[in-house]
Amino acid sequence: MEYYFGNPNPNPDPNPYFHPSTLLNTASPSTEFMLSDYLMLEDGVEHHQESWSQSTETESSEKASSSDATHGFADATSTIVNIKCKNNEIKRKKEEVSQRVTFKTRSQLENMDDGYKWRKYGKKTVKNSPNPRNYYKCSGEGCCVKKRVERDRDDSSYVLTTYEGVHNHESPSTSYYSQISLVHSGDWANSSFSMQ
DNA sequence: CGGATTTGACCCGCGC
DNA sequence: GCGCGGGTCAAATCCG
Repeated sequence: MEYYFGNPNPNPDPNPYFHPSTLLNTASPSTEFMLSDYLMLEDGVEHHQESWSQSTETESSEKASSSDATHGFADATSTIVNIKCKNNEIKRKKEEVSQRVTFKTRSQLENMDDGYKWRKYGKKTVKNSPNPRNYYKCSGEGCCVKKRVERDRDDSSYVLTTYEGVHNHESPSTSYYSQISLVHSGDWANSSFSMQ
């Protein structure tokens, strides 16, 4: 299993213990740039700090990205949330999401173990894609982090995982990640992780 | 038997 | 206003 990402920093923190989902385990604003540093777009072009802040500034950028099927990684920072009213009527409201990160992962497994416990709550077929999209919620108490998992429509050997929200708890199996080692090829933009 | 998964129905936003 | 597509709900079903 390999994690591909771009990293524009020529002198990255050589911390070998890392997993994409752990990036979301903090609400610190300073980590936003770090998050974006690890994003990799479908076309292979790295979109780091600039593209991240761009997508958070205006809603028009969200519309542009969501309507452009070839650039799904320039992801939106707003989402629809359900609000239950007194009469049990459920209203939906668009809310800003503080953290949303999409990872492109080469893996045969769609539902890889990222240390958190997820409960599947939906599955949808996606237009123009032969592969279904699965929806998961974190099972942690009071934790409303969600993730979407789908196979790349162009290359089904890749899995697209979108994490949304910030965990309000530690990973149930933090120690598990001590086994993840970083495989550094010398080119950070094309480095990969492997699970051991 | 309880928790997880499946899956059809439903809701809402958006474009036409 | 209508249809489409994405996201969520919840009852039914599965499984350990």
